[in-house]
Amino acid sequence: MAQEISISVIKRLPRYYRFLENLKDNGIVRISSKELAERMGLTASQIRHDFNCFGGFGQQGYGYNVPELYTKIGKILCVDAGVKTILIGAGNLGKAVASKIFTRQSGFKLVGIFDKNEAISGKIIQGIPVRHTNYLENFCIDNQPVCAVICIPSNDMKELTDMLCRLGIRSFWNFSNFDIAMAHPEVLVENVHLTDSLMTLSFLTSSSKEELEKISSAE
Amino acid sequence: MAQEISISVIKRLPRYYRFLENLKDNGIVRISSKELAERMGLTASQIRHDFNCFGGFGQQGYGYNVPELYTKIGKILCVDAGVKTILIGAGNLGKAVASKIFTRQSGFKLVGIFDKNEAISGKIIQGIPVRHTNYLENFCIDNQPVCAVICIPSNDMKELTDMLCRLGIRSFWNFSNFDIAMAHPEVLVENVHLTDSLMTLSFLTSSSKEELEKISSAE
DNA sequence: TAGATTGTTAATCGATTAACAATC
DNA sequence: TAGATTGTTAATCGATTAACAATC
Repeated sequence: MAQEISISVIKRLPRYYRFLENLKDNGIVRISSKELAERMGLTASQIRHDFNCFGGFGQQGYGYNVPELYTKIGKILCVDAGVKTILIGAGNLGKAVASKIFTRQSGFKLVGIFDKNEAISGKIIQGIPVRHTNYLENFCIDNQPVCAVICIPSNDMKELTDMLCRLGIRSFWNFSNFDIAMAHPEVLVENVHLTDSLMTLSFLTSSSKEELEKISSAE
Repeated sequence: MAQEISISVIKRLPRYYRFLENLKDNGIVRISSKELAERMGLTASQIRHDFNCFGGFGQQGYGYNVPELYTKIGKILCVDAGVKTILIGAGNLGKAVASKIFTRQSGFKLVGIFDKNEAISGKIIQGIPVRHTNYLENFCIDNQPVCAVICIPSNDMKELTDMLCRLGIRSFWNFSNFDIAMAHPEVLVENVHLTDSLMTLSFLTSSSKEELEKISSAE
């Protein structure tokens, strides 16, 4: 009987997917939860528990078939969905992020790029021309994108996300510090807070060893 | 009596810091855990519990003094440490990340940028010239950086991180998929796995509503 | 003083780990 | 069949929430 799926399990799936892709590419066809656990720094128990949320992927006495498991997790993650996606902000971060979306089997398909800087209008990124933000509304009406990637600062984000939600955007990959999920509880949001990540590292790097030991013991 | 500090508390600190900065900038000098909880989408209980890990920041019957709390959390996060930091990889991602490190009070100070692409050697990013990777070893011997930011693909990362660890690097901000923490258990690593984040969003965006309901109920 | 709100402990909830029967 | 390893339940552990005494 399959277990309940929790958000913590889902957050581990992409990492499983990467490791399995690597094993597959190295011609490994079979792996036990024990060996995968060693490679990934997890417990065998957790791996079996995680995979079991989605139904029996393994075989008793044998283990898991790597290519099969890889394909199944890919299906769960909907890597072939090709969700129509727009990118707002074509600075360095936007360009870097565009290449991630463009990656084969990311689950998304980049269909439009927008920036308020007129100087870069018409420039081509990942095969897509940069449009001025003025054209955003009409573009959405015409093309009905489902996902928006936010690579601009937080100023005036409320207006922008209000508009995008009104135009049918249902999910956000948010690199700004604006809290889209609080402003729009009805949409799906995945945040990448670079400054938060950096400050966490600052704490870890600059705290005294004694302080860190207190933490690692609880980790 | 102060509570134990856990990694989950620490991961919340930068967000508290951002919210408090915003409150401070808007001239708000006093806030209760209840009101802060409403603004941040947390429980008042959790906020009091979190702050109490680091000692009493508030006053019964009054609440918390915003500028004071902001300063104290900044101290805990060591935002003024100015840890000497090098950046490996000066592509779009590297450039975007350099600007984050350059931000006032990130806790870090960018002292060197390296890239294996000779064509961009000498280019200036955030006031720092890009050097060819060949100079990395000598630069570290001369300048003793403590933190390295990895903005290159995973290929041959083992060799690179071996060298950096040997040269005294003690913490990594890792944007590659190479698992530094598994290869070097002695160093501190903060990972930003953009592809993992994107695939999590793919799951959330493309899964059926029924599936998501099962999850949100457990969230 | 009375009201408000913290600090702190206890209760609850959920996630991870351990154990083992099922079965390949 | 015997050995290996999963699927699954129970036990443990940790994090969050609730409650309330302390106190400003």
